[in-house]
Amino acid sequence: MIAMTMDSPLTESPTVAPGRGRPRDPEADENILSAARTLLAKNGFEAMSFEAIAQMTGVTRPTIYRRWPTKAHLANEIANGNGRDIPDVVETEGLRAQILAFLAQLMHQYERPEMGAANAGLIVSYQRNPELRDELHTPLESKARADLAKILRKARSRGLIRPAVDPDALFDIAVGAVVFRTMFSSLPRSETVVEDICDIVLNGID
Amino acid sequence: MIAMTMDSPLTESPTVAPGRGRPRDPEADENILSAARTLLAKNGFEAMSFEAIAQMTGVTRPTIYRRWPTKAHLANEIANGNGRDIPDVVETEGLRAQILAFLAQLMHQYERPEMGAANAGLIVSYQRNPELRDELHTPLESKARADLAKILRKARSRGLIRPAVDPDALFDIAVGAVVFRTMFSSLPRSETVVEDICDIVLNGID
Amino acid sequence: MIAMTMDSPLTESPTVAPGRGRPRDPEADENILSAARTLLAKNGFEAMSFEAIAQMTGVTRPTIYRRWPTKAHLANEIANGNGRDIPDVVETEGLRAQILAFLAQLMHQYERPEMGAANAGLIVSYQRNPELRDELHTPLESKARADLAKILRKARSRGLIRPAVDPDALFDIAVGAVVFRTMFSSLPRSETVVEDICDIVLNGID
Amino acid sequence: MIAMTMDSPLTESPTVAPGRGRPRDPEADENILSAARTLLAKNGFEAMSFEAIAQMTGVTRPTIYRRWPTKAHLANEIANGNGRDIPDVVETEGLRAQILAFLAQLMHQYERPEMGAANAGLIVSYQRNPELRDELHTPLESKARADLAKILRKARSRGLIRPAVDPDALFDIAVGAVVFRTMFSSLPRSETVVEDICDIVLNGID
DNA sequence: GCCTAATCGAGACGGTACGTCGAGTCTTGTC
DNA sequence: GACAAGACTCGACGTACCGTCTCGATTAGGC
Repeated sequence: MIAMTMDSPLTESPTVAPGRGRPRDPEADENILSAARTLLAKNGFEAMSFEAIAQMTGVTRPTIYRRWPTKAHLANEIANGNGRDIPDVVETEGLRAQILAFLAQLMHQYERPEMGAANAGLIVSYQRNPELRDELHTPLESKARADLAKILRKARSRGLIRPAVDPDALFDIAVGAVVFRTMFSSLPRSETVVEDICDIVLNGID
Repeated sequence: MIAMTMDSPLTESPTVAPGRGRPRDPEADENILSAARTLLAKNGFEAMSFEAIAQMTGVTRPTIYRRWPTKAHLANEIANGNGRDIPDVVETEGLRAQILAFLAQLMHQYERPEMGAANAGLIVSYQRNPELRDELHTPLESKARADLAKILRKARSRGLIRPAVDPDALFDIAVGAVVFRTMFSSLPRSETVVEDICDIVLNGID
Repeated sequence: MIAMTMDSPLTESPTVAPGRGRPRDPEADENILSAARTLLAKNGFEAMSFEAIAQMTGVTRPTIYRRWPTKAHLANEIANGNGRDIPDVVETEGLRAQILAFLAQLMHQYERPEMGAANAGLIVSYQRNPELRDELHTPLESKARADLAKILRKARSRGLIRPAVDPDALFDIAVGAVVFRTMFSSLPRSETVVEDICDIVLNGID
Repeated sequence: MIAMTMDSPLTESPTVAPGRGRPRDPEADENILSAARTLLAKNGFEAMSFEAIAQMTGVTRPTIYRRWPTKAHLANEIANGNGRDIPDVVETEGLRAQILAFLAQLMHQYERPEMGAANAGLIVSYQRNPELRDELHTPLESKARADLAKILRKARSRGLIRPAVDPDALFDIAVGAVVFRTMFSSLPRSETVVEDICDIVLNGID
């Protein structure tokens, strides 16, 4: 989640040593992911059962388990598997434009209903199985926080932001606002959310 | 969730017409809630099965269903059933103190592990069953947003805050930051989170 | 079941000492029996749940239990509670006419679908709860067998039947044939069943 | 039920297409049937719950449902699943010997307590679910009645029995007597029941 | 005209079982 | 090896009855 710059090579989702036996059907991967996305978007994490995916795709359950050992792994693939197509925030000109771009990119990601569904399910899964958090979530979050901290250091050195600003707090605010609005809130996404949030983040309320 | 002032009398959770019929065992209510809280806190929403609660309390499953027709209803009771013990933000002196109090109160609520577990489960449940959101969540959120808007109007009229500040955006930021940090993030709650967030909210980063 | 002459006074189904408290609603008795008969006839013993009866009659379950402590008792009431309206076989003239009347009367009773339903349920109940058999069934069967034995003794003394005929075997044959045909068999009741059976009973197949 | 000659190959109870998929555990079949028989014999149809069978065998309920979709199907397997070990009545010499053998074979089957329990439960199930009767019972009964009719035709052509004898009535009498005596009656099976019944069937009472 | 007692409705309670679904895993035979 | 097929255990789901209970409100005697 919350991937920012995303220039890491990203392991091909269900990595396999290309060894001896019959090779995996590459179509299956995409079919499974597609079905999972559909189910997530339609009725959320609980509806994305391996059983349902299997029936939708004509694939059997073991075929799915061979690729993703857990619903959480599959959900994680959908939530954080791609990345890439995101504009590199760092290159954007101007502080406000950077923040806006960052928020917009986040909002763009989290607006997809399967994103919220996958992430809500992931949180539940992490509670049940804390080591999953360490495996799937923590590295991504750490990297994203570090990326933001780096950007902020640079901005601070240029005098663009107040030195007191805590990078983690900013991260919580920015990501939290978007995540909360898209996943939790009943309020529809207004046209100006991103700008409104950006305004407060930049100028405060005072 | 996100209850702010909380001066309504709050219906006794599983409301029943009194008089007719054998009265419900009031101990059962508390035992069930207590077991549910324990399970939520320990292993999250999935672990809070009616089955497990029944075994822990010695109560049978139908007895639980009689009170809460759904895991979501029970989780909602735990997340939002109480309220009350929360200081009325409006009375606090000074803008910064008000914001701080608001955030601290939120943080206090969401720090309880059963709170995050319940809310994550609720989000998943809402995805599966959208009408649950309307029943359980939307009214509370509307009220909380309205409460905040009222406070902001007053503050604005006193010139304490910039007129441009969007109440909903502020709500997303404040609640989102806390919710994100407690439910989603792997980062532990630092001593100064609340202050750090408050600082940005008040002064912006610029 | 299998009641033959039926001149015993038959206890009023749910006998109560007419003592102090509020008297039982006499309408309830009939409503319950009527509902039970309907359910039995329609979907058999399993469908005759106290719950369903209660809903049909507007009576509560405890009200039924006050009168019949068990489904078996209620079913027994329906199967064997009335009696009476049956012509006394003994008075009929001629051996063949007597046998015919006996079989016809049995057939008449067992043709009612609630009869078969009640009796099938009773058998199952007796298996679960053998003492119920002693309480509800055995006395009636003993009396019926004794009645038949008496008739046979008389007939034998008049030289109407062969001395070797075993009364119990005759009972098994006559009652069994009717019970089997009505309760167990898929074959519809033909016009001449009773005559056909009677013919074999009288003359044998040889 | 009431199977007579039984020379059909008898499908392996829970027929499955062989080959594909993990094969069923053949031990499970036998364990389930054995447990079911025990429960039936001990406390009748109601005691033969899938739950109890599951606990006795260590198998889970779905495993039983996979084989027998209904208590009725399982009971039917126990009542009518085997067959075979029954002497072919047709080959027996002499009319009386044939009838005796037929009755004795029936009595032998129905004496097993699980037989009565299964059949009583089946009757109740058929009432609840009439199409079950068509599926499980009617074919067997039709065949048995046809078999008997054939035997009678042959015997009649040899002048062994009176032409007037109705095959269905004889079937009702013979099977009914045995079924009634074993399932319904409180009278214990006497040494001579079969002979006594046979005597009446052959010679009548007159 | 109270007292006592049984009934009534309502509805909860501990049980037991139902039939189903999903999670992961395992076992075949085929590709 | 992967794959389709389909079994397996385990755990939970939500529902239905069972027979019993606790209430408050009737509705009768008996004193």
